[in-house]
Amino acid sequence: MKRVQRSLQRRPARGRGGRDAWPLRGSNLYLLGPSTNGGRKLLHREETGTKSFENNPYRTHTAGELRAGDVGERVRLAGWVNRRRDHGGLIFIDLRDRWGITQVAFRPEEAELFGQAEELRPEWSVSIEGEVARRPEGNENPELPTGEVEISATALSVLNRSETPPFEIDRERPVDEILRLKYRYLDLRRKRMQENIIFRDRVVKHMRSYLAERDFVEVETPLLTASSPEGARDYLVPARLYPGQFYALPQSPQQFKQLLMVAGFERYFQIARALRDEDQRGDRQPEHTQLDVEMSYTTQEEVLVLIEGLFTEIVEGYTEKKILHKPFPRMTFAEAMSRFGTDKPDLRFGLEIRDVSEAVRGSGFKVFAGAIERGGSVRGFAVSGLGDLSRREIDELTGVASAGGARGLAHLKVGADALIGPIAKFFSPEEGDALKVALGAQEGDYMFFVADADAVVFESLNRLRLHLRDRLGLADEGVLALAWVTDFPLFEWNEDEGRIEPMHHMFTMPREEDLPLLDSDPLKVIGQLYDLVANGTELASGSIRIHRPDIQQKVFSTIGMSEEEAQERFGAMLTAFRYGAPPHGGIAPGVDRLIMLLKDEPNIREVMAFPKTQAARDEMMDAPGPVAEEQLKELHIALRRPPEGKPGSNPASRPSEGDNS
RNA sequence: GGGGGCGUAGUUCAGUUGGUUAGAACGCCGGCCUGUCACGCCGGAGGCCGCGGGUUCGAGUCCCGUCGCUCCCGCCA
Repeated sequence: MKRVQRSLQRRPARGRGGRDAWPLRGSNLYLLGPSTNGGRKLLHREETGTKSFENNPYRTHTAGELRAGDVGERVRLAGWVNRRRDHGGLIFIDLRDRWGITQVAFRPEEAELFGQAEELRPEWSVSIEGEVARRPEGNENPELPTGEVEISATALSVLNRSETPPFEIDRERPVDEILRLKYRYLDLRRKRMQENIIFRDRVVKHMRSYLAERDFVEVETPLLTASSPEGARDYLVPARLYPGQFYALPQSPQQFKQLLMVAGFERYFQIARALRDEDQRGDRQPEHTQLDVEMSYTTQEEVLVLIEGLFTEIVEGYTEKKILHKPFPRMTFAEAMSRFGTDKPDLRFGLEIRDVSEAVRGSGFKVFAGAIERGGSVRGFAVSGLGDLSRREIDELTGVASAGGARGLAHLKVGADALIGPIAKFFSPEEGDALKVALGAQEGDYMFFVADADAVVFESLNRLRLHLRDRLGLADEGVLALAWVTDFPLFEWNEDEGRIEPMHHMFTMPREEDLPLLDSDPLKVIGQLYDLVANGTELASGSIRIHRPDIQQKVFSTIGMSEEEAQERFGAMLTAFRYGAPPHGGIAPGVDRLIMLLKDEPNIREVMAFPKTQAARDEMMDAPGPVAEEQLKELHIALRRPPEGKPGSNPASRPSEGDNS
């Protein structure tokens, strides 16, 4: 459903008295402000908006709205010179603003104006007055929504010249990342970024209105809060008034949103920033945004239905993408693992994993039999369309699988009357048939197997599956396979530290029927946990929370946390739960990842206005950087070692300063 | 912390087996051009070949180190 956006405050022209371009009738620069804007509505990008800027000295219309029906009107447009085409006796300017591009024509009859136009260069900020004219027959530009008309210029005001930009704004070509980030305000002028950021705004607005219609309350929670030792590394902020102590920036508003349930708001949401001091990835930044949602007296079913409705509206209302299955399929964690080897499966294609342990248990192939004996399994899938793989290609696929921990990748090709491959000799005709049946393999298919501990088998086959997806082009980009994965184990075994820890977080409610297992076999306990996945990406994660102190206590003791420690770390929440905390639960969809997925962007930077580099630097603001000794002193901080580098220690960003190592 | 790729004009890139004057396109500057819309044509400027060291008669090219960007693993919802 496409919805008309609520009125958005038009940014007022700043009061720069003497610099206004035109002494126009009705123009009153000084009165312009939020209170005087006429409730202009900004519509969905494909729509053109209303046609008046009352009392605006710079423009009467946007550069995206003029049509043949406006011919004859005297208008004024403001924006940037996108391109200039100078024919000597006739000059065309493409004027660009946020809403579009309109061609302006300058004719030599007005010599002074024409001379001005000859000076114009890309990215100059201008205001142009003229008459809307129909373009001569045959000169319409069907590429532009405004292509039937042009502005026959009568006046030009250069508001600000521009230096030659470090890269071309109006050209879709790759530019060095550091240059883009250093001049982010120019990068953001480009069409792709404008579209992404505005699209993001639309989606977030829709989230807000969707939840508002359902009586959710938007509440802000603190950025300065307490460090949470679990999970990711915190960003810390020294506390001036408490020498040696620190605030932490929130990894998520988790505890606050639960406390808001105790507080009785019943339905809460927030477009919340989450900060984590961990290494970057293509889909990870130090700060990201999530739609944080929490409800009281709710159930898993209610949360799923709520979010499914929201995502369906977003995808169908704002994109051309098709949702593969409605309602979204649901599968348990166990099912997702056994069918796809991952808890975030890409459901757009097959290559489903099958367990063939039984079929090969007695075979003479020691690698298979041995893995089963050691408590592991043999699993695999069949692939069509690979033709005949060279040795090198097999090695490549083996490399993919071994990245998941597998020590090898067994393969068999299904021939006309026998299996082909180095390990074919180990299997009797009956065993071979059983394998083909188990994997549903046809003649000409390859069958791939990994034999190892289950975790290794799953991880390796998952990687292989995704690799083949990309290699064979199995997944349709125009399709979103949204699905729910539920029933995650409450705990997982941490191999490194040799202890049990929560899969999600320690406030997750076990399934009622599993409560007895908390004592006997905690790793078997299933939590009321759920993830929303799409095309192999996790889009949201949530749970029903524990609201009873006795269960909470049991969970703490299961993970080996003493009562004292729990009290120390979660005292406020545990105390709060003693005051009639309602059953509650929620979810937190990641906004950046959603936008990436909907816009087919390969990197999270493309959907954020001001992202950081992979090394977590802000190239534009030159952060982080050292601070004055005075500031450190106030914060009671003495550095263990002198700061490395200076602001701009990155030579690429400060070429004039050269190397300062 | 580890691994891969990359770093040459403002930008995107090419650059042979190590060879003498480092190229192209776009952009920029100047000139011409009245229907272009990636306008066209003519001319021009523009290079610490990321930085440091080494091998060599000679290094953009080979070697070592270093810095930066990026992708991946670890880490991280």
